[in-house]
Amino acid sequence: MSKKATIYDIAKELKITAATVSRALNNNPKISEKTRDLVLATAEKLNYKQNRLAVALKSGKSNNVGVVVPFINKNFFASVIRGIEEELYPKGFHVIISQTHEENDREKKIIQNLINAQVDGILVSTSFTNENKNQLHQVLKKSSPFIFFDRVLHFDDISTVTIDDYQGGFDATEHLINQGCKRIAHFNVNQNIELYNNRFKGYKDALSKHGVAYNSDYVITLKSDMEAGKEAAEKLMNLPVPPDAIFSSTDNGLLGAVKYLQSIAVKIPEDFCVVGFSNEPFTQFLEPSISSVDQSPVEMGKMAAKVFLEQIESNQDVKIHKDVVLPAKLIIRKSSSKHK
Amino acid sequence: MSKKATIYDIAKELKITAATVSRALNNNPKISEKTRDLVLATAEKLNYKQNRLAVALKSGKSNNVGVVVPFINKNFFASVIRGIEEELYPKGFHVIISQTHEENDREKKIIQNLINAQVDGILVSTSFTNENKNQLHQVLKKSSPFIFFDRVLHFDDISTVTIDDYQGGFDATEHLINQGCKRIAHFNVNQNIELYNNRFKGYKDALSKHGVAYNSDYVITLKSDMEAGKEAAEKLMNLPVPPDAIFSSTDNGLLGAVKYLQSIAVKIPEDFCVVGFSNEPFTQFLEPSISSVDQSPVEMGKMAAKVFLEQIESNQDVKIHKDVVLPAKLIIRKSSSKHK
DNA sequence: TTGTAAGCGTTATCAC
DNA sequence: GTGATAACGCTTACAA
Repeated sequence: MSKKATIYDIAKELKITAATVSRALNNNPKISEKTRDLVLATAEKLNYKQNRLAVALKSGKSNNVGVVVPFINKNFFASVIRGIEEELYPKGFHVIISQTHEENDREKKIIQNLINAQVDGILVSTSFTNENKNQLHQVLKKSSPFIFFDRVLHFDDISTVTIDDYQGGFDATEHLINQGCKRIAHFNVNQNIELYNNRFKGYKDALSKHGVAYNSDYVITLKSDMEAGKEAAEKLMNLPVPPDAIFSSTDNGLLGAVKYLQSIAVKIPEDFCVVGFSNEPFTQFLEPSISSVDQSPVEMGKMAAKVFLEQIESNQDVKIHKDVVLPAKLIIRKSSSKHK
Repeated sequence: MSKKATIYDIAKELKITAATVSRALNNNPKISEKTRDLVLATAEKLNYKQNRLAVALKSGKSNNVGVVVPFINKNFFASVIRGIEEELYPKGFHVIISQTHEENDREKKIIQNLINAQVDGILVSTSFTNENKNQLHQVLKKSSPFIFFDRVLHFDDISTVTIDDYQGGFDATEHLINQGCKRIAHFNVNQNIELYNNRFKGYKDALSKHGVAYNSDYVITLKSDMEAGKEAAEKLMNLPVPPDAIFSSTDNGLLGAVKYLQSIAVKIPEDFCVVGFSNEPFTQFLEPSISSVDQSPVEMGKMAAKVFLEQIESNQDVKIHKDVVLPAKLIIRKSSSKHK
């Protein structure tokens, strides 16, 4: 009772061999009904539990997958992880999570650690940018299946799962134009991160499609937090010709802007429309509620998990490379509803 | 290059034995400088990575800990996990997360799975209640260190980490009384869950301390969501003598109530004060911002991790049982600030 | 200081 | 249908 029971304990009890016990436990067809039942009964009696570590070592499959994100307590990442876990748990996988704190050294170390732990795959939303992506690639050579989601980098042999950031940016901007906004500003985060750049491109293309002039004074690069959003909004409103709308690549930055606009009595949406990105929970509770582009994080997690599963279920030799792009859904709320 | 290198590969390369390689890699003092350097160099050259699975099997320690929560994409749980991960990662532990969906069968199965995976410990915010706690205890007998946090059950041999829910309920209620509220309602969630019951007790004791009559019409048990909160508020406001404040055990329930009150033009905080619980991110962004009791989720996670570490670092024989109670911090915002 | 050999708990490949 | 044995990759007495 003190030590955990092994198949040897069962074998000894029944005066048979461990191999037979193993077969019985694994529903191997080459075994008699009688011994199977006997084994199962004794296993129960001894409170036997399979040691998955031993199985893992023997088989080379740990049934663990690593998930690497900047911080897990951000709604988006937490939701992606929820999706991953829900897809993988029924297949017998456990999800190991780690946080990079957006530090590249840490991210490399974490990935190396996961590889050492023999995880069967690694899903990452990376903090690396195109400028330093090669650093990361070193760690990845010949490792277990690797998949990027959301914040991705492109390598020939690595699949990615993203949402259509370009379309999201386009739709949001076009929607603002349709509301009659003439001078639409944009909050960007980092030019070197593909996803933000795609949103930015969508913004520019929507402007150009509708013949709205692009004004670089209206594009501000800022951190994704309230304080930065306030400052950025203040700067915009002090321009000779201030904008009449903002499409922000983040909800948090936009939140600061909204608070600032309200503080100087700018009426939203009557005088000024805004659309954010991420559909953070708070956007729907604010007054006015904030339009935002939804990223379907749970679905993204599930999709990333599915791509991983496909990869390991396929023949080893066939290298599956896949870039899945999920739709971005513009959620229109009061903050950008001038009419009606 | 195709297969992963093992210590045997290094040994063969250097014409020494695997044991020596192992010693060199582990900084065993009984080894010559020369061979150590040689081993390290060849390890590097062959791109050797330690197989932690093998170490785990040998040592009986997997360096994994399981964390079990209802859903990971709730801000509270995500933040607790963040704390756990940050405390444990530097010590070489990986965090495996799983979600119970608040289903008891699933929770049992998950815990059993984690035990099979030989995790070194399990940290759980349980969905079991006192009524069915024995079901769970069966699974726990003689398993690895086990720790409850937030939603806990009490067993002689299991440590717990919670916040002072009683004090939180007390402080929130007393604060409302001090604001001049005379008829304070309460939103409860489930009588059988200790933590909600403690908040409720705090509420009652604060009333009684200040000589405010307890009125059972003002206490409503409801699910923790907006819709339920709206209905509950409507019910309250239709009483012959409606309340003039609510202390809610959840922010989400309270949110619905606030929206309802605003819809019938009740002024908060002038005519009606509210205080919630959990300090969800949205509470500070609403207009008016919502007072709430903060649960320090990240600290709770760190503390749970620390209790776990203590437990495994102590001698096996000494069973440490500890019930850590962290302070609950009332955050006062506009929703309950009548004066000034 | 280094080598030998056993063992962690399984499963798979042979035999019989 | 069952038993013996080797192997997964590593650590650790015990010898030398």
